[in-house]
Amino acid sequence: MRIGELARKAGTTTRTLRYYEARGLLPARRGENGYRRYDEEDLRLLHQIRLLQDFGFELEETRPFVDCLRAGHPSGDSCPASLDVYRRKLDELDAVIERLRQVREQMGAQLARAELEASAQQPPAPRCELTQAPSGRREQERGPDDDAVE
Amino acid sequence: MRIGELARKAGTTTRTLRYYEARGLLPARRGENGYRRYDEEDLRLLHQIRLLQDFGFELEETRPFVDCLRAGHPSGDSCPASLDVYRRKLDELDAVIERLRQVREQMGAQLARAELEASAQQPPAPRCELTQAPSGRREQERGPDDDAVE
DNA sequence: GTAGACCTTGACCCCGACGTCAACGCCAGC
DNA sequence: GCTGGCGTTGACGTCGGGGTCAAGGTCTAC
Ligand SMILES: [Zn+2]
Ligand SMILES: [Zn+2]
Ligand SMILES: [Zn+2]
Ligand SMILES: [Zn+2]
Repeated sequence: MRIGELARKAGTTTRTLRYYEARGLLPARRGENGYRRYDEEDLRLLHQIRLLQDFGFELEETRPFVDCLRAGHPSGDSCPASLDVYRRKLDELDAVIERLRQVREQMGAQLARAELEASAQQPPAPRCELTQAPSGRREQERGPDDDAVE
Repeated sequence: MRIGELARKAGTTTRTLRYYEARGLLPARRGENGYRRYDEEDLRLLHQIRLLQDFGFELEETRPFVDCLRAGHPSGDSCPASLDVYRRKLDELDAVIERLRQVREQMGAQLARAELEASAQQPPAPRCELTQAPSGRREQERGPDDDAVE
């Protein structure tokens, strides 16, 4: 099949397929007229790539899976190289999720506090002193030109 | 103080401060020689920006907080506009976290299955048929040129 | 033969938050 | 007066994953 058909079957664009080819990820054979030719295996490889992309893999990280499939192995993750990528991505993912979870927690607390202060006219609870308006000047050392404010 | 000192105090770079100024987020007064001049309030504003940036806010999303502080309000999130941003970011965050959680789950399952198949020489369990090597050809309709493979 | 649906390469554009020069001005100390 | 460390503006590069022309070649149907 040609590039447009493959793109349609895989739910992507021709530009994307040319991009993958330029990156050496999904090279295409050529017909007499110079048109790219693909077969069903390419569709399979492409499908693997898109799946991992949807998982948040970078393009380069899909390469072991594609190579594995191209080697004729039963599935893209049959090779240790693919499993290594899995494990690395899982660690990354855990780290990111944990980080976001903590951020979410902090932000939720900030919002709750701010809403409370907004409803009642209470004085702001103590937080990082630098994100508040100045009340009593008790800042760190200052440069020699700080009082030269226009 | 001058740009370098502010950058050092805030743990960022002069390039970043010029960028913020170009975006209208942290404009600077100028001395006679054309040098940018900052005071302690700028440090506070900058601190608010960096804090939110660390939370994953885009630069534009920090603007309500900065405006709020600049208006003399007790904290950057004293204004409803800031609270709206909080709420929007929380929703985004929840969505992202949930998505990542699901991806993590799927990937973990894939890894477990692949490891199992690697240890024992079992046939691959059924998954999306397109990410596996072909066994019995039973694909969908094909274009008129699929058999013309070189 | 000609429209128009496909294909080709090449080139530039996009996003965000800066990094990295280049070429120059200002100011301190010696 | 000269070096070195600051500052200035401007312009271009980065990263990933493509989008969007533009100018032309190919093939099929009418
Ligand atoms: Zn393999
Ligand atoms: Zn702080
Ligand atoms: Zn306010
Ligand atoms: Zn599938």
